[in-house]
Amino acid sequence: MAATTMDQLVSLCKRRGFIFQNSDIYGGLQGVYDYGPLGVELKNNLKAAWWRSMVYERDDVEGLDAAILTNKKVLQYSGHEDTFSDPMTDCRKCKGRFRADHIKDGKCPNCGSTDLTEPRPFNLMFKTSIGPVDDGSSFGYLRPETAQAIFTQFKNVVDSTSRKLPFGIAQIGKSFRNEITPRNFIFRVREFEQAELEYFVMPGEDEKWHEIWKEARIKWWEEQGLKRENINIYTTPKEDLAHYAKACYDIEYRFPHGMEELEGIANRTDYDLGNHTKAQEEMNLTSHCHPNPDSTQKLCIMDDNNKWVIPFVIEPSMGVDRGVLAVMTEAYTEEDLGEGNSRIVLKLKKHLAPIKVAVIPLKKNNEQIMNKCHEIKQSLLKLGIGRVALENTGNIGKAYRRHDEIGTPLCITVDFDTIEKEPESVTIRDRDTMEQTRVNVADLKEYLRNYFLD
RNA sequence: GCGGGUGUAGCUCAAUGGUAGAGCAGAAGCCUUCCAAGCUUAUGACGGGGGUUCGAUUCCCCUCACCCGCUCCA
Repeated sequence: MAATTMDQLVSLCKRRGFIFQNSDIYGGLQGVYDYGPLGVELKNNLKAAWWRSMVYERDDVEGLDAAILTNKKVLQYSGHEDTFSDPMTDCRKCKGRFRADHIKDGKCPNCGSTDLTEPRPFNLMFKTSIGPVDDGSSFGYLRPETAQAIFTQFKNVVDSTSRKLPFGIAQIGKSFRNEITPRNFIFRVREFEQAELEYFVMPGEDEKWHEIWKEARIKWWEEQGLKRENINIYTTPKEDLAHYAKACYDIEYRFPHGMEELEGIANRTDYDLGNHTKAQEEMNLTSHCHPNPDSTQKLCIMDDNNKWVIPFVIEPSMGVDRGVLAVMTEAYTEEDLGEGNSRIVLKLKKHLAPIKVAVIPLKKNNEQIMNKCHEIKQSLLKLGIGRVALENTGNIGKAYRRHDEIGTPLCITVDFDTIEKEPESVTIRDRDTMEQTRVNVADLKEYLRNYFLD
């Protein structure tokens, strides 16, 4: 049984050090969270899995790590300044909220009431002054999506890597949005991390690639442990599409608070490169782009017939924090062991587990056993499988439960046989089955190599 | 931002207009102890600010944060 309530997850996250409220000691900061000792491992593991799948395992994708601070012209020509800052009006009667330009004749579009608030500006982008003098003369934005830098650096990447279509540029990084209502733990937050691929294709091949990426991404999420039955593909209706998109699939997941978006896979057409390129009139743009007198580069690529084209873009874009929430939701399990005995197990895929192996002394006040634990831990670290922890609580049963709860796949226990009998051996206990096998210390590295790096 | 709800130790909860009690977790120690709820010891809280009051954790106001609905999106 997966986690049923967000409260269970929030409690576990705080108790065990996965996720904390930011600025906690001063009352917090709305919609901002920090990742604790185990959370940072889990999140890094999820990002590494994405990077491996998107960059290392492909021959047609390059990586990028762009800055968060962004020249305002980028967000001006991308269309974000227009669409991310709408004056909004509230209806006092029916409590609805509407864009001010959707109000006709001073009447509420929903109930017809004229009891409306004055329009108030809603800027979803974070502005910040750049340079030490804060007089408003020089400001930039914190990027609202990682995608824009991929478009603005498109030509630099093409020129430095000799790519031809189709190919992609991948990026993982922080983005910022002044969400009206941050809610549902780390699901909707103001500072969040995205993992985005912009995959550039020949115009006309975009719809085919849109389907291919949809299937590839579903498969990847299943590899992260999500059950297919908890995943839903939502096709965004035309009228709800973002300003840049021609079509969009949402990969939705059954979160504790409902079936909601985990990743968007959009067909962004030639909208972005079209808006950011110079010499737009030469480009045969299909999108309705705004005139751009400021850009200094043609954002196009040579096709097989030696003609310059602006590619279409397919964009699989996942929320990393949402991914963490999804894999934790899926992994959270309460097992009844009988006789009023139960345990919480985080059945994470082993490549995601924050701690890979816990080395546990059967008795912590025995010096020989403790020395052996240290020795084994140091030796296992050299495998490069991730974090290996020395567990130092006295009671062996409690140590197992604790590592069940944080998802440690294997526990190695050093007991009296280890130090008294030849050949030297330890027990390895499996998180999910709770079964133990005895393994010679000499074979330990090979055993774990096979288990984690197969 | 609007409407509704919540806020007591790290977690889960209790009591009270006279400044708070427990279980678990955590720390130190004990026990040849392989699947939590053995033993000993020390430690730990009324989200923040203001008001009413002789006195407020308790009543009132403001604020902050979280949860539910509207809304928004990765």
